[in-house]
Amino acid sequence: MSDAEQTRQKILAVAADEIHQHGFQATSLSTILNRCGISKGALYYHFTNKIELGYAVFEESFVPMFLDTWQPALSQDDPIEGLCQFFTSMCNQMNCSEVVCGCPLNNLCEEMANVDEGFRLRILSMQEKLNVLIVTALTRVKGDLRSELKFTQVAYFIVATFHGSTSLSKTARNKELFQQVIAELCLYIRALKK
Amino acid sequence: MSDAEQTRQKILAVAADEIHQHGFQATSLSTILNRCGISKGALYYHFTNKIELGYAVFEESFVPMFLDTWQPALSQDDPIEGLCQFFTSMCNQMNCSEVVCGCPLNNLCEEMANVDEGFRLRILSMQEKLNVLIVTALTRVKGDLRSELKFTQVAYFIVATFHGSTSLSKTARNKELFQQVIAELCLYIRALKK
DNA sequence: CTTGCAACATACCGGTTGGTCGGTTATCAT
DNA sequence: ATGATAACCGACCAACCGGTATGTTGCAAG
Repeated sequence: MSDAEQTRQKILAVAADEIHQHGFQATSLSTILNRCGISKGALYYHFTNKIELGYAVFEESFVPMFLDTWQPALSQDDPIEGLCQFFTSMCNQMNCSEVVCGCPLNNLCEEMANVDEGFRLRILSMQEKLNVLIVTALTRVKGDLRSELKFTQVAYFIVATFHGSTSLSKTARNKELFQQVIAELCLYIRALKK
Repeated sequence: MSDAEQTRQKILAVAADEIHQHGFQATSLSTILNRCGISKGALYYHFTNKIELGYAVFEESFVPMFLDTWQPALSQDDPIEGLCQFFTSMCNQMNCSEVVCGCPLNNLCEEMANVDEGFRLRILSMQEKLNVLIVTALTRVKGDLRSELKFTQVAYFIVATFHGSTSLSKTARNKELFQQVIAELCLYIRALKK
């Protein structure tokens, strides 16, 4: 990797962390510069402005990370158990800062969806992609599932509950609430089977 | 109501609207002043600083509004049906701006829980209050409900899903997603009965 | 050897932010 | 009439923001 590409990646990594911690609008460019040990000229050489940096973080950092965490769970032979294990292991692995900072996708959705159209469309695309992923997995084993289910609706329900649980646990500053909601969510998911 | 109290209330109302629309941090005092037609001196006569104004908005505007919307649904003879009707009617009444702006409590939770301790504790208190409300309602009709349910867990699950649905619908900018998640939530709630 | 460009650094800019402070006005008790 | 106080005005401030313009450096091609 060239030196230039290396600094670009470092900017992206630091920016992703700052955005995850403080949100996009509250993220200061000067903070990013300090943490990277670079100058403002370097940043504006690689990115045209703050919002384009935000888009890059979303597409090159958040989206891949998001897909990489959901994909394996849904690709298992039994996606129902895959999802439940995914949620449960997330509960266990989660450290304090992750509890407090929440899901990057949900955070940006809350903060930026009605502020910037570029962000909104990117988030929308990601949400739809995730929904398709879940629906596909459910369809694959639809023989095992209750017949009256609307898969799209179920998929959005699961994502909504997951995001809501991260929101709740932000206030409590511990996993307890998150674990409770996830436990109930697993009950719901397993009850999708006949 | 005295003149002074009137301006105080006007500040609170405008601030509540601005915070609901743009979040606390992105809310500008000068915007509030312009909309109220008052000077900065007036605002700082009634509130010591921005964050205290935020606390006042939360306690005097958001909390009562929140309780007034959930309370009636849970006080009905059948809280299960009360909740479902509450959610469904909320779907129907919701206008576009409400879809886009989301739930004030959830918004502040997402934005301020890990930024300011004062906000965090107030939000936490509100969440616990709402949880108690739901648990109490469920306990009142526990004879009609499945015996293995953990009421606290169920209550947090319902709130989490509700908040998650408002988050999802922000991106879509329409009610459709919200309605789907709420429809599935009602199915879940009704399935709490024996 | 030098020309040119990629890859930065640095000083600076206009605008906005939350917050302060001295002054003004209206009301009311004495 | 006068002093006090509540209620408010508006000029001002330092800090910070995102963004720009100009300058510098190192390397690579000709």
